[in-house]
Parts: sequence; C-alpha cells; structure tokens
Amino acid sequence: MPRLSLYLRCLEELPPGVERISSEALAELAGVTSAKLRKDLSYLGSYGVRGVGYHTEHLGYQIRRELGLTGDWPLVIVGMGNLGHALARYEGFRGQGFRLVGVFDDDPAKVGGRVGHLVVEPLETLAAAVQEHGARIGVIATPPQAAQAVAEMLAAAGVASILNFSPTVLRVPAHVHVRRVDFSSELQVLACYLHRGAASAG
Amino acid sequence: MPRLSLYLRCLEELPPGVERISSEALAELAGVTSAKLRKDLSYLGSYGVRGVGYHTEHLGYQIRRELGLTGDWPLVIVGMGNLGHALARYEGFRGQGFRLVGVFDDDPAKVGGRVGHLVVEPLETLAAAVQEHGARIGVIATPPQAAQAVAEMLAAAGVASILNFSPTVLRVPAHVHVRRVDFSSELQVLACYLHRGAASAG
DNA sequence: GCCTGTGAAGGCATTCACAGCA
DNA sequence: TGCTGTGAATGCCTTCACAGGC
Repeated sequence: MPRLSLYLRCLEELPPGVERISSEALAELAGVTSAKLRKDLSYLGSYGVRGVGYHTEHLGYQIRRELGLTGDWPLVIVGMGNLGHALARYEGFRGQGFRLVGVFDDDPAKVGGRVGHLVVEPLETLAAAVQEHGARIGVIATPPQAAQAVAEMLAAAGVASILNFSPTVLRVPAHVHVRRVDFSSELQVLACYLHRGAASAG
Repeated sequence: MPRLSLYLRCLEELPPGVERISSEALAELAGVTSAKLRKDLSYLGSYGVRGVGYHTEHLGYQIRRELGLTGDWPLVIVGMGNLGHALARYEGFRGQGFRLVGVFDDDPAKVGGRVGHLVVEPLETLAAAVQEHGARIGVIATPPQAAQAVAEMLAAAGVASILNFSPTVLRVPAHVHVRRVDFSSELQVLACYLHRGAASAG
C-alpha cells in the first residue's frame, strides 16, 4: 500500500513535541479523507485509541514494520551522472533500513571517483558486488540506451526489485519487480490536468 | 489517465519501421492486459482497425492530443543541485510540448552559472520570470528545508501545477496540483514487495 | 463527549466474453 | 479469420454512518 509510505512521511514531519494525532489531522496532512486513513491503518491492527487518536511514535513504528523498514536492505545504484550522484548522496533512506553498498558506471573517467564513502566501480564488478552484499534492490540512473542491458545484469545477478529512473520501459523476468520514475511522464500527467482544467475554465 | 503516458512511451520505443501494432502486443510492452488497453484507448475514440490493430503514428498523435502535449507548456525548475541539473539537461520533454524557460537557485555561488542555454537566476526573479513566460508548471528540486517556501512562491506567482522532487509533503492552495516524486517512498514500496515476497516464499 | 474501528452501501476500475467489422 | 470495441459481470476501493471503547 503506497499510502502507508505517505503517512509515514507525514508523521516524520510533525514537530518533535507531538505525541498524539487524530485521524482527521493526519489525513489532512496527507491529503486524504479521515475515513480512508482509518481504514488503511486498521489493516495494521488496532493501534489507535478511541476518543484520543494515534500515538505518533508507536504508529510510525508499526508502519515501518509493515513496510519492512525495520530490516536491512542493501542496494546498488548504476549510473553516476548528475542523477546518480543526487540519489547516492540523498541521506533520506538511511535509518529506514536502506544501505547503499555500491555505485557503478561504465565510463572509465568516472570509475574510481569517490561518491560519499564509496568508490565508483565498473560494470564488470556489478554482479559480484550484488552477490557479495546480498543486494536485492537495484537503482538504474543511466541514460536510456544503457538501461535495458543494466536491468538484465541486475536481474541475472539476483536483484529482485529495480527502481528505474531512465525514460525507458524495461523488459525483465517475471519475478523481478520494476518501478518507473519518469520525469517526462510526470510532466505529462500535470499537463493533462492543466489541459482539462483550462478546457473547463475557459 | 496516467497509463496513456505509458502507452505513449511504449509507442515511441518501437523500431522505426513499425506502422501497426495489435492491442495484445502493445499491452505486453506496457505490462497490462489487452482488454484494459483497449478500454483505455476506446475513451479516445475509435482509432483502431478491427482485424488489423492500431496505426502507431496516428495513435501516438491522438494520445498526445488527449494529454495536451500538442500545446506549449513553459516550465521552471527551482534548485540547481545535482538533481536540478539532471532534470534541466534531460532532453526527453522537448518535442512533447514542454519548454524549460528558467532555472533558479538561492545559492549565490550557483547564480549566474550556465545550464544548457539558460543562466541560473536568483529566487528574487522567480515570480517575474514565471509571469513573463506564462509558466504554469514548476519543478522543485531543492533540499527539503527550502521546498515549502519555494512552493508558496510558485503558487503566488501563478503556477498551477508543481512537481515536487524534494522529500516533503507540501501545503499549497487547493487550486494548485502537486505531484510528489520521492526516492525514499519508491524504495519503501519496493522493500514492501520484497518483505512480503520473502515472507511467503520463506 | 470524543474519536477510532468497521460493517454496509455505493462507485469505480478491471476482466470477461462476444458482437461487429475489415 | 483476426482483432477491435463494448455491454455485462466481477471485484476492489472508497465513502458513509454509527457502534464501541476511552
């Protein structure tokens, strides 16, 4: 359920002193209705208190538990252009169970460079590194021409989930999960709203 | 309908010689069922040919038309770190009606630098630039601390749609559309799949 | 009294299955 | 014959409304 992730983000953005929150208040922050939020949270179990609300810390823990964020998820990033650097240096996924264990690029000029505490490795070492660290998540931040080949390397090395930032539709074995994050598609959806809004509002 | 955007991407990735495609083949590329694809496309009108399939070029045009990609959408990007640079230099949104008309940052060291054919401007000129170019789409690629303030500036300047790459939930007036693209949330959803898959498969 | 948890109702999206046309 | 377009059926998600506990 992708909304759990949104609720968690909203919880984390609350000021430090807040210990309780009502379904109505949290729903407003997340941009959903309170009934929907309560229904979503009820699948986790009964972690709210009637007449009071939810205990923020406890609720956060339960959501993390449900999402599997209490574990350890080693991941690799392939493609160390601007986007790859931005992703590698993003600190937000630490403390949520994610751990960056390798960064890769096929450009010899980039191999050997430092990114945070890691050194950029060539694609030749990708499979070995994935297996060594037990990485099950791979992030593709390459140009579109390279994405399919990288996806196949990741899948062959045993990665089970791929986050694809390149503007390409990947073909992978059925047991591999792929999520696309596509700048162009996001813009298109926004344009579509504007388009329709403009049509109705004149 | 966000799937139209996906179908369009699949059409654009076909080899140049392909003039026709069946609902089954296109659906396979997009990772949906053929019935769903036909239903989606039928909302555009009857652009398929029974017994033959869809004419790729014509179908692409009709989807672009529906999404509003035949128009002109000026847009601005705020935040010229690695992510902002990656977005600004991404060529994929040209030829789809999008046109980058301004890039901004509040870091004096970055202001004045060149990004493609543009020069990085300070936040002080954001509102004027949005109005001058009639930009209705704003992209936020700043650190999370700055995102809310930038969103308010964009909204006040007349931007109607915001694409938010910062890991923050924005509070904006009701008439402003916001789409979040959150690296951490995407990873969390992937982890959730792995978590559940691992739980059932042992 | 207040706010959560949850059956019931309603609406939306997907799938099925086939009529209809090239 | 082959493949699209589409009513009908199914399932899912959302919303409503209120019972139930603090």
